Amino acid sequence: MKITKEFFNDTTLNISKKLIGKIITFESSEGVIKGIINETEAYTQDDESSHSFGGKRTKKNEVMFWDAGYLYVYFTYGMYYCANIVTGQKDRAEAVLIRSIIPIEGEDIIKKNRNWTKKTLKGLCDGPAKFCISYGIDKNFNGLNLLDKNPKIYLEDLNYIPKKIHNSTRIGISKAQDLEWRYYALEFDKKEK
DNA sequence: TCCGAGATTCACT
DNA sequence: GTGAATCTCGGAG
Repeated sequence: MKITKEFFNDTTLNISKKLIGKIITFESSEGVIKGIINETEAYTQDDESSHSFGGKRTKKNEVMFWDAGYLYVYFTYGMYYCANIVTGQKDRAEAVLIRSIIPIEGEDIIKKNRNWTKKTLKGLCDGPAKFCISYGIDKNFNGLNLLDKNPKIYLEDLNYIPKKIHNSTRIGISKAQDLEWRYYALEFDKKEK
């Protein structure tokens, strides 16, 4: 079942936790890709390490000020893209960074996008930039609405329940490093309906 | 297996 | 001009 706008009617921190175990689906021209989200990070407007800290609105973080359910893609380190899901209510520039997924469908497409030749899937999608490459996400995806009627990319709930959600400090940032706003899960149960 | 350096484009100051 | 929510690869252990 598809995730609706009500899902985002919550705090950014809660949404970060709730996103663990949800499915992100992308209907590309090559075929459908599905993956379980197993790692996220929360970024709020009051967070020094967020692009939207202090409510400062720029061309780059514009999308973070939009309604919940939009995709915020930014470019970093000269080579990589990272994808966030905007969660803030109106005029709250908050988002959740997708750090890692577990592929469950379209592995061939992912491998092709990643130019992957190894037999094992280990290390295929365990990082925000790897996730973007896997799905073929680039800056053209910035500002897409996941809640559209017929989106190319959207969220689903396929009843994957994380056995345990861990939390820890965030990665790759230079400010507010003490905040434990990174959430991840190692194992999932599939709930039968 | 683990660690450290290099890569390289964009937006803001 | 500078620094960034990172990844990959090479070399050492």
